[in-house]
Amino acid sequence: METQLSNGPTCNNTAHGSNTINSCSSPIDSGNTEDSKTNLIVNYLPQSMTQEELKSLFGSIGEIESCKLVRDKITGMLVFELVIPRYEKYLNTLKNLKGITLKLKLQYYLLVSYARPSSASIRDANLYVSGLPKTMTQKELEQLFSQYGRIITSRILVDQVTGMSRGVGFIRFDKRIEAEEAIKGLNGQKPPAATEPITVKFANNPSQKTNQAILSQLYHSPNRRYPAPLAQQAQRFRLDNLLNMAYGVKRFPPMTIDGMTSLAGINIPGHAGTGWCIFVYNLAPDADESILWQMFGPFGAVTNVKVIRDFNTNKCKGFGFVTMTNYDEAAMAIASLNGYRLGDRVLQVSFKTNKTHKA
DNA sequence: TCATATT
Repeated sequence: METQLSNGPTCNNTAHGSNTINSCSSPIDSGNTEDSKTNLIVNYLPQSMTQEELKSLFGSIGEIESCKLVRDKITGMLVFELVIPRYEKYLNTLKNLKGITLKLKLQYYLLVSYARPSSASIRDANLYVSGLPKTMTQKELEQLFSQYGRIITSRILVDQVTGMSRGVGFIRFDKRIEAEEAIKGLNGQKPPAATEPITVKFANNPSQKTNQAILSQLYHSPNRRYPAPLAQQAQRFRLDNLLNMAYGVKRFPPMTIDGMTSLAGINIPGHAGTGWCIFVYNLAPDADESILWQMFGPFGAVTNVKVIRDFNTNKCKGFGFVTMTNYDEAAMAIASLNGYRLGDRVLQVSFKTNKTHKA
């Protein structure tokens, strides 16, 4: 009876992995009706991803009935996105989604789960737990709380430097009422073998940020597309690092050249402030975003792709752009894909420059 | 003493 899907190669409860975003719950059975299995929720999408891009990604699985991207009303932060492939069956969908995750090849994994039917009963079911024994694993935390209901996600926060548990964590239950029962049953109680009682309370709601925090984010925003992208980026980098540690993916510095240059306003060819912009020339008229994801994804973190189309015909004008997070991965993609034969066309791939490219 | 999973 679980909605949770595994979003990583292993169910990781080791010391360095205790900060995984996931619970270790059974990955497949949603416990919902067959109908609800066409309804997916996708978490940890890149903040830069657009609805069209997501649609393009998942469109290769099956026909998408609807695709909705939800942002925090106040901060503009991408919260999650919903995709509904109409014809796909349960296992087949899962199999293909794994493939999609690999193709996308982000620094972190997308979390793709069956969406629970939306209702008031699943809201505000998130608990904050403190005073946990430092030795307690995520699995043990779940075992402690699972007697009160179905756990959607769990997490133990760890020290960024040592990787050791900070003794605090989160438990998200399926239902609000389950969370309430867990508070009643566990707040102030000592877990088995623990010397100190734990505190269990409802977690702060992210939409209830202080005005000061929001103003601070707005102030630091260099970008007009959504408020607070700089703060978001910093946040994302931290998340990336957490997840990279958790999954053993290559780790990159908290402040990359990407962040440095955008802060300093330095202009480097191909570098647009949110990543390394790559120019792809000689695409076919019917080229779409998914081909760019598929070509560049294997080289590393791709945060954005765009095919430039003619306004009237909606056909590709022969070129597009790809944004990649890390310079070395972008350089490798360019070195590998420049001159690549796509169908009957030979592609030209380079860092984007300011000059106009002509055929 | 707080990260993100609800439309």
